[in-house]
Amino acid sequence: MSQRPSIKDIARIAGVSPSTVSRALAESPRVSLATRERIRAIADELAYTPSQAARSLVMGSSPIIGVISPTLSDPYIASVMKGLEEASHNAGYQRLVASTRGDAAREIEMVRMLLGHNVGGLIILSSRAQDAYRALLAQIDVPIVFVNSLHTGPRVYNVATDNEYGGWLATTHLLQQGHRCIAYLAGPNQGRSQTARAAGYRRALEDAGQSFRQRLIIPGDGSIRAGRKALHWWLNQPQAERPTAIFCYNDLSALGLLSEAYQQGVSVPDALSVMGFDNVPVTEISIPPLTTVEQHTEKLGRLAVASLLNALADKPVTDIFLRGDLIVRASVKAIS
Amino acid sequence: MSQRPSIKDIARIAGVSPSTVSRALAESPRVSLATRERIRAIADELAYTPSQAARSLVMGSSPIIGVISPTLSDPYIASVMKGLEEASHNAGYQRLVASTRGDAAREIEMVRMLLGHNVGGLIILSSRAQDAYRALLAQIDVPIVFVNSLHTGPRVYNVATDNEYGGWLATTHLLQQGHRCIAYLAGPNQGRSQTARAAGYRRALEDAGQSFRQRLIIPGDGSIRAGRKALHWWLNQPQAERPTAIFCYNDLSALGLLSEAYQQGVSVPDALSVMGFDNVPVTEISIPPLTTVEQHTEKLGRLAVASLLNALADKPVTDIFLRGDLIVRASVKAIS
DNA sequence: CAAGATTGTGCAAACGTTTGCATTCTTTTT
DNA sequence: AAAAAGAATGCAAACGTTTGCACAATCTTG
Repeated sequence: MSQRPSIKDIARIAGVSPSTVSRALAESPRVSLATRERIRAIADELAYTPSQAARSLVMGSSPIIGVISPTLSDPYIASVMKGLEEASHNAGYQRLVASTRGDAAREIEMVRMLLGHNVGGLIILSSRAQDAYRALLAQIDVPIVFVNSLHTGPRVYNVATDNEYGGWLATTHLLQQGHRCIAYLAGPNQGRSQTARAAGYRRALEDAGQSFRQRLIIPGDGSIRAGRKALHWWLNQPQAERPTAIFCYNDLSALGLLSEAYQQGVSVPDALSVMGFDNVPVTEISIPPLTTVEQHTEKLGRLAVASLLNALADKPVTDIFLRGDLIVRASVKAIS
Repeated sequence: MSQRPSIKDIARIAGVSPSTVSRALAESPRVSLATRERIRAIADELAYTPSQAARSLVMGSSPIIGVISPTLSDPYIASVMKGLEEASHNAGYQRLVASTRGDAAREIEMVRMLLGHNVGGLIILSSRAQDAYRALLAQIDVPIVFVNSLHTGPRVYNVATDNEYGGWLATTHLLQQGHRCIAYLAGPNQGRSQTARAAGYRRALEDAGQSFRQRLIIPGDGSIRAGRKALHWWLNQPQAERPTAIFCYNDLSALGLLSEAYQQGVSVPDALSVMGFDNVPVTEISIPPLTTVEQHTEKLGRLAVASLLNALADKPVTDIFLRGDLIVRASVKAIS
């Protein structure tokens, strides 16, 4: 009733040694089929669950993947998590999830803590960590997969959206729709994805023969509030210089922009076109439905797990870059 | 470089026994201040992290809270998770999170698996589990906190939104705004919160002297799609019998309804008033902004952890019921 | 100054597994 | 029929901690 049954209890009942039980439950061919089945029956009977602590202690690692993320409430993160959970569950792995609130120091602390739990590997989402941190990574002997962060090192792998391409794709779409004055609402400062999307935006402009204008970069941090503020930035631009379109770092800030536009009586897409990035689930219900770049977030999560498992199995692992797709909805209007 | 340092390594360097190291790091007054500091210095030097596996093995439990949730992508869940993470991190606990996809069998499987990890306690969100399951609960000797599920048993505690009250509050608001024909868009069938919100809806109607009409219950499951369908249900009602307001089980389906209404040219709130439940972050940016009942989700998460910790510390724990607040925005219109 | 109390430290067992090696028993081979 | 090989199982060590108990050294106390 109270104490969980151990391998010894099963051994006693079956009249064999603990080692035999261990081997039987591991389906080792070294133990006869008959005893194997008998032991399995007893184990089921007792509702035996192996002590992961003991197993982890002797094996030196546990069937747990450590996951580190800057936040848990962002829908983009939630979607990646969903992919992580699906793939890791199928592989018999659990996940220990830690949030850093964007604090690099805490990120290091979390890595330590997770290693203390003998995690088999680490998956780190949108790392904000600095160089000091790279030294630590070199010390770690479990494989690490970075999602949308781009790090290098021994046993360090990457799964990422090709953000530069995505930024280019979004901007190019706006150009093709006839927009000539396109602003970019930036994301969090140190983020790699932010830098890459901005670079894609710039390249698209230059491909089209336009020069990059710093004036058209609106500071932001990917939050709803940043989107709201961006609309006011737009309203404050002299009429003649107002961009006809804004490409937002992510959907969340694009949605904030949309909402504020509605409240301020600015019609989207008639007065202003808005482009997002991510294609999080809620974009489908925004008004107007948001044109955006699909980032295959769930897939990103599944692939991160797959890469980690391959690394654990000593299979070759290569960095993966996923290109997003344009999702055309109704927040961008063609102009002449 | 490769192998993590153990307590023995520290002992060797410090020239003391492993037991002393263990006690020193635990700040035991049984070891002199001098050695304590010396040992701590060496531990820092080596970047020592204790093996949770070993600790968990000998102590019989680990500083991990097992969390079970039907899904990870729902914003309501994400918000509860945020509260969980915050509170548990502050208390030095990690979280092992498992998702069930609403499958009761899998819920049991997950409980087993988490117990295998020696979790100190369990927090179970929106459990869909049945009676067969209650037998299992009685067997478990770690404390369990159910969030929005209502179970009873030894060492079983509840933290929940008072959904009946919330349903009553929402419906009463609609009645006060002059609505006389109010439909209810239901949530997932077996859910307790669904049942309770529906009961509150009914009580409010009866308080106002109206009779409950089964005809006005729209089947649903809390998804965006269910919201969309609900609008078509509404469109298909004979003009004279069309409800003037719909109270939705949750914000997600309310948002779906809003989106479909926009696409079908139905003006909210002019032609139809819509009420949500949860007050998830995105409701603030819906168009029109959604009137809803705030469910204090993050707080729910924090309180769940607090209850669990109290139970672990053998402090008295009582079930907690949180009443939501009405958030009046613009999706409900007064009619005469 | 002897006896007792106090302080600081070490020994060794225990937690529940896995696994290399040894052992026993049965079968095959020569 | 003896020797070798194979099959099934057991023994015991190891993983890295915590902790009750024993021990030694120092300090009080009468």
